[in-house]
Amino acid sequence: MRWDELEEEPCSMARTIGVIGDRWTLLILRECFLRTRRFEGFQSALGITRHLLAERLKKLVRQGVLRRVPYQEAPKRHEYILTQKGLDLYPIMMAIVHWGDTHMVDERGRPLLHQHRKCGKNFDPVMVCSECGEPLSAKEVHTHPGPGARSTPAAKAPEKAKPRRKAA
Amino acid sequence: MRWDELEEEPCSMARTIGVIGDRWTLLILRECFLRTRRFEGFQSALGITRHLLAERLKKLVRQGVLRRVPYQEAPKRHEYILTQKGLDLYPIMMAIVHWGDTHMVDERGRPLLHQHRKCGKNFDPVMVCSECGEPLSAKEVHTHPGPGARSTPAAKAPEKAKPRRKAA
DNA sequence: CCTATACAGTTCTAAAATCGAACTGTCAAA
DNA sequence: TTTGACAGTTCGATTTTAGAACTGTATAGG
Repeated sequence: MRWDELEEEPCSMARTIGVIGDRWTLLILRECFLRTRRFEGFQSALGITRHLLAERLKKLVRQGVLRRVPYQEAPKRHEYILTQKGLDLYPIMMAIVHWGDTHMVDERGRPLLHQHRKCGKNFDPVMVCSECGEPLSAKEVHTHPGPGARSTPAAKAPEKAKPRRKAA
Repeated sequence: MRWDELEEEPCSMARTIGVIGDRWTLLILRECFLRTRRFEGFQSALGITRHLLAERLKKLVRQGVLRRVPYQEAPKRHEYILTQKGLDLYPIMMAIVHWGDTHMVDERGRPLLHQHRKCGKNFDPVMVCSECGEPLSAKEVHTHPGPGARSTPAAKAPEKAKPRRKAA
């Protein structure tokens, strides 16, 4: 399976993973949310190779997650700014951070605290049901096929037979 | 930067990425939440190579995200079950799915709908502030260093000078 | 007894991605 | 004229991943 195949799977998760599902992309996005905007900023904050950074930024721009905005002429230079589509990744970032805060901290505690401007308090992100407002957990959720699902269940992976021996 | 270095960074996001931040791991976890438990199940659902699948499962077990539970003696066989730590990844999964539902669907609509058992309705996951219950967005959140932050700001990446020329 | 199948891996080689370091090009400041 | 900042590009070496076959245990069938 290649990266670009992921984006065509009938699964919102696979498609999203096709866009942001790798280590460097996620770290680049972290920097974006921490207000990094420029090539050198990303590079020195992350220690990513310049080659990969250029590639990942290009991809994020192509996907509409970042916008490449000129900030100076001569020499032409650009900043990378989160689009609305990019800003909408915020819940994913927060969910990732929160899991780390819960399960991956050492004895010293959290590296970063989050304060909600509206209420002024340090908070944790909580995921709730849009309909009733109750917090969600895996066991309380039932999934079923939507309109974009594959029509036949047998179509799951029929393109190719894959015999492990000599195919008789 | 190697994988295992990520887990020691003073950043909950980096640490989490060290555990789940790759394509196959995320897809394996998707299958876990869809109730897949066995090696062959993962392999045929995902088309991942058996080699990588074995490796990723081992890593997830080592990290405490999955538990390897025997389900038959002779020959010994095991199932891979989400631990509580693994179940706690649910908000991340839902956030990823929801972003895909919002930004990556084609004209046919969502591949999968989610129904909340408690209220019976199809829902979207919404991320709210644990303190005031309001929905969160990036601009309303202020971050500041917590107890586990690096003490000196200059410690960001001082271990090694990295001259791009001959270091004069 | 012999063969086929299910399952859960392991092993191997070729192909692809990443790393690390240097190089390019433009412009400003010293 | 030289140096440095910035935003990349290029290239050889290393690491990961893909793809396919192989191993080992056990059951079922003939």
